[in-house]
Amino acid sequence: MKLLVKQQSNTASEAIYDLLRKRIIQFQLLPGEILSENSLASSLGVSRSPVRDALSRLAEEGCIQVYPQRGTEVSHISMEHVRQAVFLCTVLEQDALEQLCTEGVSEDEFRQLEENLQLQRRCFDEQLPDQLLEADMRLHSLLFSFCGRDIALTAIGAVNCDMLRVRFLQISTYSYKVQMAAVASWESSLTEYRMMLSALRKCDVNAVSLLSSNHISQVIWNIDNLRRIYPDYFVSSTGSANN
Amino acid sequence: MKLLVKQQSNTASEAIYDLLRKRIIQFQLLPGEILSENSLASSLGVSRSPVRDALSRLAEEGCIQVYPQRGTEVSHISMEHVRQAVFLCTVLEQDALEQLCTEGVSEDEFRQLEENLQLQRRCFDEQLPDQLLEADMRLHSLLFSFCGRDIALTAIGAVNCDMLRVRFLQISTYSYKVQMAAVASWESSLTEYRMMLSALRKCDVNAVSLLSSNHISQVIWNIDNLRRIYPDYFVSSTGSANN
DNA sequence: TCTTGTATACTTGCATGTCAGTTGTCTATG
DNA sequence: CATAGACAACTGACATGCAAGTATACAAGA
Repeated sequence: MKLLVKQQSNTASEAIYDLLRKRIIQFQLLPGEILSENSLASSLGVSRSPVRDALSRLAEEGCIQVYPQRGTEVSHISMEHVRQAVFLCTVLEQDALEQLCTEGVSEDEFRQLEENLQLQRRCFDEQLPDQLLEADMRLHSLLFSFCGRDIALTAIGAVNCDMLRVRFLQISTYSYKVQMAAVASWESSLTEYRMMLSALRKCDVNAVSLLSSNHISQVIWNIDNLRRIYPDYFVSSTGSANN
Repeated sequence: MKLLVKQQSNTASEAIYDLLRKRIIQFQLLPGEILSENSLASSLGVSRSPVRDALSRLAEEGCIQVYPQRGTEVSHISMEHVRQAVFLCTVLEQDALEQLCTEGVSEDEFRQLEENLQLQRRCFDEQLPDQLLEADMRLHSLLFSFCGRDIALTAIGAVNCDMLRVRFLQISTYSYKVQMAAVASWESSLTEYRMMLSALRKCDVNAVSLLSSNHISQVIWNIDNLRRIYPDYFVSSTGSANN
C-alpha cells in the first residue's frame, strides 16, 4: 500500500470541533455550561459519532470535562493554566523569533505579516473582538510556520484554550471601552507589533525577543481584574473544582 | 446537576490507546506499518469504537497518520520533531526546576525521586529498556507534578512521541552494548541525575538547570548515528513523506 | 509484453442500537 | 413535615450496520 498524499479532508467531526471550540472561546458556551452528545447531535443535524469525536478532542485539551455516565460541562478557566500557557508561548515564540532573525524572513512573508497587522487594525477599529482574536492568533501561527515550528503550534494548541478565552475577554472588554487603560495598552500592542516587525527586518534578536515577551505577558497583566468582573468564569484551584 | 468528583475511569479506549502508544514507542509497531481499525478491533476482542477513539488520539499527537478511506500507518520519526520536543522539554523542565528550587521540595518528594533512581539503576543493570524508559519518563513527570506544572506534561505529551521512540532506540542500543561510549554516557546520566538531586537539595538553581539541560540534550547527541543504523524508521523532511 | 478497464475487497466516516451507571423526582412512610 | 426508597429519565461507553471512496487483482485487448 502507498498512502501517498495527505489530503486534509474537511470531515464533519473536525467542523464540529472547530465550531464548539470557537463557541467556547468566544463565550457563546459559558464555563460550567452542560453539554450533551444527544442534544448537540440533534441541534447540529448529525449523529452522535462526529459529536463524540469532537468532544473527545476538546476534552483532551481541557476545553471541556467529561464525567462518564454523568455529563459533560464546559471547563472553568484556570488561572494557573493561563499563566503556564503564556509562559509556554513566550518561550516558544522567543525561540522561533531567534530562528527567524538568524535565517531571515522573505519579502513575501513580511508582506503577510504586515497584511495581518492591517487586518488587526481594522478589526480593532470596527470592534470585532472575535475576528481580532483570530487575526492575532494567526499572526503568531505565521511566525511559527515561517521557521518550520509547526510542532510548537501543536504543543501550544494542546493547552491554550484558557489563554484564548482570557484574551477574548480582554479584547471584548477593550472594545466595550470599559477600561481606557486597557484600550491604550491594546493600541500600544499594535505599535509593538510594528516595532517587532522592523526589528525583525534588522535581525535584531534582542529587540525582537524583548518586544515579544512584553507583548505576550500582557495577557496576565489585568487578569485579576477580569476575574473580579466575571467571577463565575474562573475556578480557584488548578484542579477540577466547580459548583 | 453537580458533576462533583472526577473519577479517572479505566475505559477500554484509554487502555487501547496506552497499549498502542506503548507498542509504537517500543517498536513493536514499526514506523510505516499499516494499521486497520477492523483488524485491531478483532485482534483485541473489542468493537471498532474504542479502537477508533484510541487511533484518533494517537493521530492528534502524531504517532500515526490517518488517510480517510485509504488507511492508517505508524508515523515515521521526524528529526525536526525530536529536536523541537527536546527543546520544549529542556525549557519546561528548567522552569520547573527553577520553581522547585525557590519553593523547595518536601522530604517525601525527595524520597520518591530517589526511589525512582534506584529503579532506573535496576532496570539498567538488568537490561530492561522499556521499563528503564518508563522510569525515566516517570522521573520527569514527578518533577513537573511536584511544582504543579501538569499543563507542561500535557504540552509535552502532545508532541513527544518521536522523542520517546528515539530515547527507546538509544536505551535499547545501550543495553545491547553496541556502543560502549553510549553505555558510558547513560552511566553518567544516572550520576548526573544524582548530582541534580543534591543540587536540588541545596536549592542551587544554576547547577540544577545546567545539569538538566545537559541531560536532555543528550538525546540529540548521537541521533545521526541512530539514523544510520535504522534508516527506515526516519523520514527526511518534516512533512508527511514516506515511501 | 504492456496497457487498460472492471470487479472486488478493503479502508475510514458516519448513523444507529444497546447497555450499565448516575441523577433527580416522586411517592410512601415515619 | 421530613426522610427513605423506588422509579424514570437522563448520561456516556461500546457494538454494529451502512455508505462513500480507494487500492489491488485480474482479465481482456493492443
